Amino acid sequence: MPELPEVEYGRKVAEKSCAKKVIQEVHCDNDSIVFENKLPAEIKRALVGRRVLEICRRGKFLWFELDKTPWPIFHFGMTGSFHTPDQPTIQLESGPTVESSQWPPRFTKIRLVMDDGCELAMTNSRRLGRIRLSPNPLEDPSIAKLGFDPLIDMPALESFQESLGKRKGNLKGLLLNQSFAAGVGNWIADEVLFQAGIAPTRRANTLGAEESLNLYDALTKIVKTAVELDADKSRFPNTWLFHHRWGQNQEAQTAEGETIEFAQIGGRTTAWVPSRQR
DNA sequence: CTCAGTGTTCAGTG
DNA sequence: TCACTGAACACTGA
Repeated sequence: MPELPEVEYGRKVAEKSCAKKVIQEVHCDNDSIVFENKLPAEIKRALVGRRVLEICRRGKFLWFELDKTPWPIFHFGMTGSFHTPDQPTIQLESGPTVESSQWPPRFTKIRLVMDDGCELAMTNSRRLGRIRLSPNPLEDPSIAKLGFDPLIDMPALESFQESLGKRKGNLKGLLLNQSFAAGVGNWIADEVLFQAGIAPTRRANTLGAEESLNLYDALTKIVKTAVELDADKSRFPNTWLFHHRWGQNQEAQTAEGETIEFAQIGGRTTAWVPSRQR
C-alpha cells in the first residue's frame, strides 16, 4: 500500500518493532527481482547482529540506519507493506488481502527477528518492490534525485509557485513525478487536484496565483491528514474523492452527487470531477 | 482467459 | 542537457 502516508505508517510500524534493538535473525526469500540478485546470505551478513538506530523515510523509500553500514533500503512497489504478528493489516482497496492470522504472512520477502522477540516482515506479492543494501541511502540514485517530500520539506509557497511556472506538462503528470513531489502517487494526485478544483490536464504554468495556492494547501492538508490517520482509509473524510473513485464505473459519484470521470492522464488512470475541476 | 493496477525505470522525442 | 511521454516490468485477484 504504497504512497507517502502508507509508507510513513510502515516507518512507524518498523520503528515500534525494531528501533534501538539488535537484529537477531534474518529470514530472506531467495527472490532475485526484489533483492536485485543479492543472495540471502549477503543480506543476512549485513543485517544480523546490527543495532537499528533509526528508521528513515523520504518519498516512498524507507531505510534503516544501523550501527554499521551498509544499510537496507526498502521500496514497496505497488503491493508491499510491513507487518508485525498482531498488527492488524490495512486492507488494500484493490489487491491482495493478507491473512492476518498467518505468520509469517503470504508473500513475505524478508523477516527480521529482534533481540526482544519482536518481528517485522515485508510482503510484496507482485514483486515490483525492492530491497537493497547501500553504504549511504541519501546518495542512492533513486533517493538522491527525489524532489521535496510534502511531509518533510514542503517548500515555501513562493518557491512552489515559482517551480510550477517552469513546468509545461500537465499537473497530473507533474504531481506523479517523484523528482518534483516525492511520495505523491496516483490517489493522492487525484485527491489534491479534486480538492484544489483544478483539472488534471491543466498545464502547470497556466495556474493563477489563487489556483496554485489552492494546490499547495490541498497537497499539504491531504498528506498531513492521511499521515495523522495512519493511512487508515476508513477514517478518511467521506468528502474525499478517495472513497468514490475505485472501480471506474460509469455511475461513480462524489459524496455531493457529482459525476466522476475516468481518463488516462499522466500515464495513469485518473479520476476527476469535470463539474468542479477547471 | 483477459485485464487493471496506490510504482519506477528507461528509451525515444522535441 | 532537460522536460516530458509511453512502454516495459511482475503477477495476483477479479
